[in-house]
Amino acid sequence: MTFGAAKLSNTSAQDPRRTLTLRDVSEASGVSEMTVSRVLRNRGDVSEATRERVLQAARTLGYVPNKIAGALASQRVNLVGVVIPSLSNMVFPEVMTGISEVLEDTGLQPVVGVTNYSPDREEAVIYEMLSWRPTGLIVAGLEHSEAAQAMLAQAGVPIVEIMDIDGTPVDSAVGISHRRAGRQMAEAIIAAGYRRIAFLGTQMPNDHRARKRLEGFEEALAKAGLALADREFYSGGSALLKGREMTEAVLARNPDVDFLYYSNDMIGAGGLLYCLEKGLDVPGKIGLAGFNGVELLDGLPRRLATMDACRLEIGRRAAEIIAGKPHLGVVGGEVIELFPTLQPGDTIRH
Amino acid sequence: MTFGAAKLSNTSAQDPRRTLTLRDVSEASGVSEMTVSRVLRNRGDVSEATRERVLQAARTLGYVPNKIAGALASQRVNLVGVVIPSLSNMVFPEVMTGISEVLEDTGLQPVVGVTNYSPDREEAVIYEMLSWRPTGLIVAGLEHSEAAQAMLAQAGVPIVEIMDIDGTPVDSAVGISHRRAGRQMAEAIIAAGYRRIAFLGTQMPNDHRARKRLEGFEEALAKAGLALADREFYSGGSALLKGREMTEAVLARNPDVDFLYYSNDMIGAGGLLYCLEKGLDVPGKIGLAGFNGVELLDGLPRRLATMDACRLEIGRRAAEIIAGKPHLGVVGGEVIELFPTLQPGDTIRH
DNA sequence: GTGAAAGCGCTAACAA
DNA sequence: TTGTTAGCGCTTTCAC
Repeated sequence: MTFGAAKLSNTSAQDPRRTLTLRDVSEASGVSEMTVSRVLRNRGDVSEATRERVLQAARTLGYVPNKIAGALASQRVNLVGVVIPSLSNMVFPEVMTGISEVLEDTGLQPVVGVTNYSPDREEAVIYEMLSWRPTGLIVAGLEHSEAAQAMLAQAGVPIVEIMDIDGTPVDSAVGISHRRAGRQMAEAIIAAGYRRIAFLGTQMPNDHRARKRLEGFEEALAKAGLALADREFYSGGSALLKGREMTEAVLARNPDVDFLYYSNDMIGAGGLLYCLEKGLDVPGKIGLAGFNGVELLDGLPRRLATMDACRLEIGRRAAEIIAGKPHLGVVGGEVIELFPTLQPGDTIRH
Repeated sequence: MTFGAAKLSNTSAQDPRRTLTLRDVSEASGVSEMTVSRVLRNRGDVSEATRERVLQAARTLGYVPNKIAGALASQRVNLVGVVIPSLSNMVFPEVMTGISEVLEDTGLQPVVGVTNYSPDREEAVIYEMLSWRPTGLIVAGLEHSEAAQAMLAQAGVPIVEIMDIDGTPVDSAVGISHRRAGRQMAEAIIAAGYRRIAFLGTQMPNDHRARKRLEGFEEALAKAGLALADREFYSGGSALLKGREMTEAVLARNPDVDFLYYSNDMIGAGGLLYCLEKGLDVPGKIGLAGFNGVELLDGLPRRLATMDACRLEIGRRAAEIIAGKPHLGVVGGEVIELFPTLQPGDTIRH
């Protein structure tokens, strides 16, 4: 079978159901495939006349270019993989917003993969994404399975690990120090005069950022000669409701606790609602603080103390790193540390 | 240049930075590319001995297959596009969970695209997705630009429009009738004896589902000889806070209103918190209801009346349709209507 | 059980 | 400005 014959077997007469190819547009417009390709990509000089003819034909046929073939031929893929643990809490959607904002004008498209805080899922998602040879990869966190670590290191494209900078990135990193964030909150709490402090958080061994915040928090307590008065963990279910339940449990067990430090704003909000309902004196008798600075807090009866995790900015900076590295590949990664601001709100006395 | 020479120019000695190919694994293991490919895909019979050698070589090199080339050659792509308007509210993440659950065991991977309720963005995202020739496409809503509609109809892969069934799908659809949902809520409110009813919602001309709920709601009011006593819209910002503000505005303008119907649970929750703070008699003097059945409501001081939008189930069924259609292509679409349950909670009197 | 050849639909590079 | 040629890295098909 000759080349020509093979190509001929590809005409639209053969199978009306198959998707259109460049060749169909070429035949319909009477212009070579190459020129059609040029028109459709706005590349190179094409006369206005041919340009019009081609666009007309493409539009009439309803042609949608095959990016698979294009990517293989050009060795370029306009995709940026984003690997995150969850969409359910409010934090990652905002990171995505930052990423999308920056990528919007670059022709790059974010592609999201969710790991549910499972290292195995993460490994699988990273493998899957790299197999599409994206322009870059944004991955939440610095902790990965050994195999995942190896794949990232070998990938040959910019990798940006986000959210956290307490550790060693494979390539670039953009985030905050959660250990420091925990420390700062503890210092603020201690400075406000609270002494019998409890921690309430998620039971997620793979949420390394929450873990680091707690470590930093306890570190600062220890430095002041204090230790956690109590700790309570949960997993699954409505965070707001869990916040209530945990708070109730801690206060029942330990009525003289004077501060509740929550690993995130959602359970903190639940705790706050509970305390207000019980008529507790907040922040006089008992103080509360969360983490993330989620928008939701604006609508609560009282402003929960929190720390802004710089989510939007993290997304933006990460995307900028990917978008800004044409094909350098070799350049060493950069580490960008952002600094969250402590928002004392109305639940820490001053 | 001969074919052989061309291939030789591709050896790893050439450029240590380029990503690995099948050929590298072939050379490292001393087995033909074809057999390597078979091993890596678990296809066809391969002797245990060669199998081991190949896997060993692949692992050592850190080879990640190039799916672009694979997809082009096999005309198969294990991707399912999911086009949704937003990640910020709680509704779409749950749909994604349903989709992921079902696709997990099928080898198919969801790829998310976000439109921010913009028809133009939607058109662009659909175009982009189709250009990767996915196995199927899941799109939120039945309303699309003419061009988008045409692309979907031409796509040649199963298309599932989700969330809504009040309209004509391009192919398949899974969702609820928002018009009916609005009607049902109105009927329940009227039956409970409320008469001076206000609507509070988002100002989003492209949120067709919210619009349809309101239409159904007003339709049922009209049938009972009633009309909306007031209406208030917002856009942007913290939904919880907006819910408060809108509620305050409505009550200031119209103190004798006895029911507040919100277009979503988040603003409804804000309104509920406001009413409780003001010491209003809920549900005696004033009733409230939202829409969606979000988990967050579980943690509120009182249960807001709502309607479950069947989000998880919608995601599951949509994914099943895609996963269940091998390559039929031609078969007509199916329409699956789900029926939300009204949860009266504690904010409608009975 | 294994390998060789052909080509998926596009684009880079060069020729005209 | 336009066209021709040679692949991109894999899988299909068929031969051994």
